[in-house]
Amino acid sequence: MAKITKEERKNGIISAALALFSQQGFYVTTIPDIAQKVGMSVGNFYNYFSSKEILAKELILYISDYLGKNLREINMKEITTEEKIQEIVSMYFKMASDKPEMIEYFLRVYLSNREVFGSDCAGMICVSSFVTEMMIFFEEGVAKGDLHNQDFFSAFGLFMGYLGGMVFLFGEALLPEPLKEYEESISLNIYNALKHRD
Amino acid sequence: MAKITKEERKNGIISAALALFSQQGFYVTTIPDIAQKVGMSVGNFYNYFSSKEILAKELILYISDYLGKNLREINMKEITTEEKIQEIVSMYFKMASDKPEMIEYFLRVYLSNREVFGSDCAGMICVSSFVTEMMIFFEEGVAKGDLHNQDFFSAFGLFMGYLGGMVFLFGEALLPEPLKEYEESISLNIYNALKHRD
Amino acid sequence: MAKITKEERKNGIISAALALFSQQGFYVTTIPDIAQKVGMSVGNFYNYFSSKEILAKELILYISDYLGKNLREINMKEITTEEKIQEIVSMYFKMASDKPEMIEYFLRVYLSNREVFGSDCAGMICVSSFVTEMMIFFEEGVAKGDLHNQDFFSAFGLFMGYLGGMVFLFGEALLPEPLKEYEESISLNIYNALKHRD
Amino acid sequence: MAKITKEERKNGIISAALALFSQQGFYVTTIPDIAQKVGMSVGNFYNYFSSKEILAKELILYISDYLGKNLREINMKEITTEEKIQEIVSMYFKMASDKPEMIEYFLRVYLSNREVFGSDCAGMICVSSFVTEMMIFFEEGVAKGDLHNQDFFSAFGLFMGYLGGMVFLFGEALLPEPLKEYEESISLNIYNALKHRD
DNA sequence: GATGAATGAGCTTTCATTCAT
DNA sequence: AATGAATGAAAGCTCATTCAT
Repeated sequence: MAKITKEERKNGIISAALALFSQQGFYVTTIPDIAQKVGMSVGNFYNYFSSKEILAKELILYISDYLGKNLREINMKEITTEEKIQEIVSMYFKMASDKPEMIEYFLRVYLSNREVFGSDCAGMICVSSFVTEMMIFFEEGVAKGDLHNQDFFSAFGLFMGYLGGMVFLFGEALLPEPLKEYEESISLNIYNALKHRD
Repeated sequence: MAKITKEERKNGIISAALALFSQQGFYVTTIPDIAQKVGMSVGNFYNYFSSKEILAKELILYISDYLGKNLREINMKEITTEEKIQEIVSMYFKMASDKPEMIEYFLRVYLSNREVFGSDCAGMICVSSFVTEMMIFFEEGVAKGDLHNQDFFSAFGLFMGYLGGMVFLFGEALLPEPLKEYEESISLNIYNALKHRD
Repeated sequence: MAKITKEERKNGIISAALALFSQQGFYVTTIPDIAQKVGMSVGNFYNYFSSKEILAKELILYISDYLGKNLREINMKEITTEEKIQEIVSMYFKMASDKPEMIEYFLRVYLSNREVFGSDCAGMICVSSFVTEMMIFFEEGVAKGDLHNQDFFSAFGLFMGYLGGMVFLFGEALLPEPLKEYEESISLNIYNALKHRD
Repeated sequence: MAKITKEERKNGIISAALALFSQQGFYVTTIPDIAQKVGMSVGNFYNYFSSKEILAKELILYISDYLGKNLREINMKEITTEEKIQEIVSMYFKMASDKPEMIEYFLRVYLSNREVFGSDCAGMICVSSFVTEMMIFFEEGVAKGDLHNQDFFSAFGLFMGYLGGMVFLFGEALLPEPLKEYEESISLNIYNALKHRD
């Protein structure tokens, strides 16, 4: 019986689209592909998202919120900055292992097909919930005297570029070990790069 | 009257395709777009590259060779490992400023549209000339006792993820300063992350 | 709490459809458009009209009846034929100003999308209440010796073509003056064209 | 053998589209319909006209030019105004008999689907070659003292509305006689309506 | 009567690729 | 080598209509 609610339908589309977009790319994935994966008609898809592009934009907001929420929790913990780095790396790699679609979508769809996201996502509009938390992390670390006071983007680029790079290598099956094995050394590398300098 | 040689024609296509693919993306760019930019007919294009995919693959080989050659020169210099890091960062950022198509193609087309490159580029086949030099750099640094002996991919991910991330931020016009300004701090961050630990 | 009767609902649909069809055209107007304008659900619409085409046919009957009734009243007046022409022109232009949907529907939907009305409206079936009155007007004028005895359609084409043409020009905002200003000269033109010839 | 030139292809599309649009209407006619009638592929159609709307606009220009050229010739003849009216009516009815697609397109597609022609054809932009000649005819008639000096649109509406109305009736097979039979009485009606008044 | 989610055929348009010249 | 008209499959999207509730 259990009737499917509108909310559930929408979530179903989000899941299916995330999986397909991240695996095959935005252009290769068709609306029929998505509809079929959800088990609905093409026409009905458009009752939930008015275009393929709008779907893509909602997905990145969804992911950014999800990442932001996780970062928020870490930011609020009463632990050292070094430990926070470890937790962020760990959370990120866990996500990359458990829900690879999300990180892959971020890296392969959002970052690489900016023409799709257009001015609606100019700058960091569509990823602000996540970037904001990274700024908070960094500023607090500096305030506490744990991190070297440098340009935020230089630090941000290191952190996210590094993690993104590793997940990429992992996604390409180039890493000899599971991601988890790298957590410690990577956290240390990051900490060494960012920590306060005497 | 200098007749255009076959080689020149091919290079013309490579330039045009690189510019278009990196600016607009692989799927948005059409063969007529490329042919028009080179000033040749669509039909003739196919005398030089037998398909759009094959063109894309030749491009990544071309870029990897170019990057590899530059790295090779740095590797052969008689300078400290720390200085080599600076030179690599400098070379990478110079390329990103002078020939942005190359780095952008690497980041936005090659890394994000793996379905295009398929098994021909599995693993690192199509970027080996460049990755190999990075391995040499790293192994020599370890051998000399300058770098911490860790998993290569962990170090590689840091290096390339970081640089890629910065170029991305730059490409999105999010950096307050020109890339060059970041060279020093980034080189130092990398060195701090990778250097030999006591 | 005045409940909305079936009749009122139906009239609501007729008004909404008339407005939308005449402004946007038959094909551009969708059933959801109409339902929304009436404030009812799409499904419920079909309880009143079993298809879009049937709605279109009922509309033209409705308009023809309305026009016919107005003509009937003029025909019954005890005035000269020349005055009747003036009254018809005046009534037509008043309608075009006050309820432009009706005339516009007639001109832009009924006359131009015959495939929609099909054999149900072949000939003048769907506009007979109006055409019949025009015939009466003409025949009485001839009988009274006021109008030249010519083929009815030749006279009808003049009368309705002329008025339709003017309303068209008006609808396109091409007339320098309000329609009313033309009543006199047009009535005279028509009378001159149709009047009894010595 | 005889290779089909680009020009011939384009004319082929114009003919086919004119026939289909005027018979079935703009929305009912599909690009595949047109392509099939010309004997070409759907894709190739777009090498000649970049959209269905642009095709529609080119058609009305084509028709307006054709009509305009015919009117021009009549305007240049050294005959009385009354004779010119006869010739215009005759030419118009001949066209409606010989190439009914043209007049039908004008009446049923152009006049009734203004949303298709949009601002590109605002006012009389797309029919100016034809309207201009009508203005010349009228002004010369007034100058010569043959026609009553009234508002141009009032006269234009009579002339074109009347003729359009007759062709409409003819197209609906409502006229008992062939169009030609009406030429004389209609010309006279028009002349009586427009002629100089004492 | 009333709802609106669901269907699916069909539309316009695009584009990699071919091939006669 | 060079041309560009031609192909046709496939994409995104729409909408009249139905039907379970």
